Amino acid sequence: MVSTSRDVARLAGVSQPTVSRALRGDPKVTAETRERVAAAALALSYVPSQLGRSLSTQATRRVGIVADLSNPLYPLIVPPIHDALAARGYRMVLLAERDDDSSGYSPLLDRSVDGVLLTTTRQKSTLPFELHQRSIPMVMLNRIGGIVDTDSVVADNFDAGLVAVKMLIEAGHRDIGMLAGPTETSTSSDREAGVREALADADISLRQSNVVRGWFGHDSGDAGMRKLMSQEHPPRAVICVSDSVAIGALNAAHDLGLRVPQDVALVGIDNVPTASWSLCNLSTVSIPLPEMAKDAANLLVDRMTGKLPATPVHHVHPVRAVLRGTHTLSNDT
Amino acid sequence: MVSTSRDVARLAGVSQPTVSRALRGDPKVTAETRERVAAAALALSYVPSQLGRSLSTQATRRVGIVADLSNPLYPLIVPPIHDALAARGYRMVLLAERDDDSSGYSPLLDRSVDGVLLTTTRQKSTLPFELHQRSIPMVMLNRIGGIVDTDSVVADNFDAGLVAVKMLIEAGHRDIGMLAGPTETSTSSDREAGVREALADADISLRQSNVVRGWFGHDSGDAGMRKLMSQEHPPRAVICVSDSVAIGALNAAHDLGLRVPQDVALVGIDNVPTASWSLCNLSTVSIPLPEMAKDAANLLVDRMTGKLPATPVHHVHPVRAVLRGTHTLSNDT
DNA sequence: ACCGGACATGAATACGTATGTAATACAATG
DNA sequence: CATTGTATTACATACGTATTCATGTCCGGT
Repeated sequence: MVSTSRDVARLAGVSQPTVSRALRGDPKVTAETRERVAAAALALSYVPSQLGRSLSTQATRRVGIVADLSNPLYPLIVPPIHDALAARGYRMVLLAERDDDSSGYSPLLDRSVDGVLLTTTRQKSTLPFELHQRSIPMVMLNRIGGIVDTDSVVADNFDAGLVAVKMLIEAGHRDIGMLAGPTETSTSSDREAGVREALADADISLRQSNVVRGWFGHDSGDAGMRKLMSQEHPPRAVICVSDSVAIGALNAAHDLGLRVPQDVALVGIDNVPTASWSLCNLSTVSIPLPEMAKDAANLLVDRMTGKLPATPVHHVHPVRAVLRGTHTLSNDT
Repeated sequence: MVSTSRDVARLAGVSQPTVSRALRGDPKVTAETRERVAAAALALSYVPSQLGRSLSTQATRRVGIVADLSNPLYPLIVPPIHDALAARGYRMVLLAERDDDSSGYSPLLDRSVDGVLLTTTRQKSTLPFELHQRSIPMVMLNRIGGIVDTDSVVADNFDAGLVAVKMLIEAGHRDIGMLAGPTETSTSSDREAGVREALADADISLRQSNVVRGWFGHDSGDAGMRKLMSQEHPPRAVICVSDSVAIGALNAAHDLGLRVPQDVALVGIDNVPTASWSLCNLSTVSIPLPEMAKDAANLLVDRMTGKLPATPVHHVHPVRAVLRGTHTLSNDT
């Protein structure tokens, strides 16, 4: 039913190794032989087994991606990774985020991938250590964490916090609240640190009651906004840890009959496509995720092919303000 | 650096096959031996090579997913597939949609997956035939197409078209336009056929100028809506081939200063999460994509494990109207 | 005490490909 | 014509695991 290189060899009247060499374009094979082999392969619709090939070469040309499938940013990250890897001859194996039960990560450790791209590392994760122990190349994208120091590609999340605050202050806001994210991720805690520093620099105090902590998603923003706005003196401006949270907050505001930005201003971080919809028109801080994803994929391939120095490489991508309609009354920006 | 079953065998003082048996829980191994092997494996932090295992068993326990990464529905489909497969001991390999250059699909044909889940099949695609030729199990999800008859899981897209029209007619609309999708996909053409039949049944004519054809995405809805509305007598209601198109249209309407549904009504198809946002509040027809995805994944595993009859199985999932705020003035539904 | 059987383990081999080495054929050179 | 070198192909083997078969051991029954 399925044909092997041996079948092709028999049909072409050559040996199995010759088939291997001929199909891989080895110059040591006569053009005439190569043609005969190619014809036989075509006749049997032969496709080399990746399994046999991988076992023999000790390389799979496959990369594992650890991603949180429920993360709204994930559709932004995956396509660039896929394309960048494909362009360099690698394939992508997607793994869902799981708790730190290391047995769940066995697909990454059983030699079925040549390298790993981590997109949702928590600070306390042990996975990076296990990969390091087996000297499996890895790159951390977006978030960093774990014990070992490895290649990473992140945005300047601290600066993102600074920029978000600056946008609001320049629009005249001083009564500011925050829909914060989980402290166990570097993205969230770095952004929050930036926000707090910028507020402190401007002598603006951030009341504890004006900080609601949640996750990165839409629901979290919706619920957090309702909680913030139910206070006696709700803040007049809210910085959100992500665009998804901001858009959730935007919907909550709409439900509550609050006008944005007249009644309450909103600023997100990420600049996802949805933020640019005229229905949202969300002022935000751009995180260049597709570029970062591409960068990380190429970095990983470079690392796997030994094109990098032994010491880890760290790329920090710059962020920038995206001024739209939710942070200020004046449209003169 | 990396340890093999032979290394474990040497350390435990047994043979390599015994290691294989012991770690796989073969009852023919003494408890005492099993423990000695387990201890040795732990000491060497041994993880069995999936490569060697697959080559020996002639099974990878991996499934390939062919998906269009730019399709907005894709984030709805992938997580349920992943989880359903994981629950039955399979992993997921994601492949980007490519043109029908069959060489691009070699990852599906080179024995590196046990089965394939097709989510973006075009009518003319040759991939199903090639898979069939190699007797690689496959299931078509959402869309169907290709020459061969195989297992499939789809929604009742024709009925979705009927339901969408019925919603508008019951709200009193008779001046109806359509943002249609590509004719080369079964989802789009079935929905369109349903719409046309329902309109004909109600003696409503669909003017050619009131049909704008595009793709499934947001941009397509935005552009199509602008084109529709720029006519001298634009339709008072628009049926969109997908929610993404409808939401693009919604944004265009917002930009054009048109009120929805007072100036123009909109109905989508899919019921994506975004449609339920209060900013959108989109009336639509629910396509149970997550359930379909789970169904398809389980169907594929059943097929791979020989639990299905030889004849192809076809599942058609029902659709239902989701009445929200964009199809009618009255909120009494 | 001998034999048969149950059981645990080792030896051999298969899976499909790639590669290093040996062998063959042929051409060129003295 | 013999010899050396080169080009081409065949042979043997490695990769890591699972499985079939053969071997050996221990036990109980007669």
